[in-house]
Amino acid sequence: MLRITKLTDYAIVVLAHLVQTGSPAVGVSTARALATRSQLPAPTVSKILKELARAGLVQSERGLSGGYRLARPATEISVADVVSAVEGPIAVTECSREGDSCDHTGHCPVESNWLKINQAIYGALSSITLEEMSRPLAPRLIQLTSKPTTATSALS
Amino acid sequence: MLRITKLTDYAIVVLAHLVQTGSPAVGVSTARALATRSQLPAPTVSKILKELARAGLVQSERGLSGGYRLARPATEISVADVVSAVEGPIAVTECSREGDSCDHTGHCPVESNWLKINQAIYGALSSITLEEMSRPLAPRLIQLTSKPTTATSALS
DNA sequence: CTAAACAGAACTGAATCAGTCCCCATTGTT
DNA sequence: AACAATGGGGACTGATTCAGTTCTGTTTAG
Repeated sequence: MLRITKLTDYAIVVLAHLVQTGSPAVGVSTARALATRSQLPAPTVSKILKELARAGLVQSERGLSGGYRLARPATEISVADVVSAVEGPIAVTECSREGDSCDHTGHCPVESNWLKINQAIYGALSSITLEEMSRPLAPRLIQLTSKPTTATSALS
Repeated sequence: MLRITKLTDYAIVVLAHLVQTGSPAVGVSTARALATRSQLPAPTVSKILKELARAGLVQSERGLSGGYRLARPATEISVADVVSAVEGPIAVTECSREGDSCDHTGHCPVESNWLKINQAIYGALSSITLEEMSRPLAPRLIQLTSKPTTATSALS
């Protein structure tokens, strides 16, 4: 289905809640509080926050009265960042990775083209910030269309 | 990893070979021939072609001297079409589907925003045709990265 | 009638996902 | 100094999905 994992989904939700609570970088929110607010199981939220912290998207305070805060303003965190943090580098196929080599290297007709797709998707995910995701309603509801016919004309 | 399945990957490869063999809509290629050319296991290629046929991307001739041909010109088949055919509708999250409803409908802060992401990705995949994928080398190596194709305009 | 091809479904081992649990380190409070 | 609440880092497990094979039809040229 070309889908992201639930964990990534949750990560976005949790981060969105984090945006709404502690605005810039002052107070921290505990994992438990975020779990309650987002109505997700506490251990899972905890796990996600750990991964986000390791990836540098959130900062953590340990000890009593500890918690998490965003490491950067919400406008500077993209969905691509979150996906990468939770799922690893964005690579639509095996071939899309840097040091790859499948058995077909050399005679595979699509070899170099997956990169294009990968970049297109990465670009799409990079263009959407956490701040946008946190807005309760999309400003105007997109008319992205289904227009596969954009590029590619002079050929047959 | 936000990745497509191997089957989809194979589907693109097989279709690319199909583009290169029978040009417009004349001769058919057998599943076995395509498997040989693409160096993929024959039963798997067969399975993929069946699914592509069911989705209407290729046409099949049955009986002896049967085979497959593209149902449309390669310029009119997008990568999004192939992904949809093999993996089902493109839905990055459960929430991205039409008649959805997760437990959080109503108080989920990102509820309406996944749609935006989904459309951005769909747009990216729709903008790349099978014809492009079949070209041995990408003409100019893309600077697609900062240009997410379609969606996402009015933002921060 | 037969051989070669597609059609459709069922089946299975392997991999990944989702979620939990446990034990350790840190730190404010008592 | 002891305690309790918090994050940190794994390990573990059931469920799901993937990838690939196999089997049994159906069609059709020779």
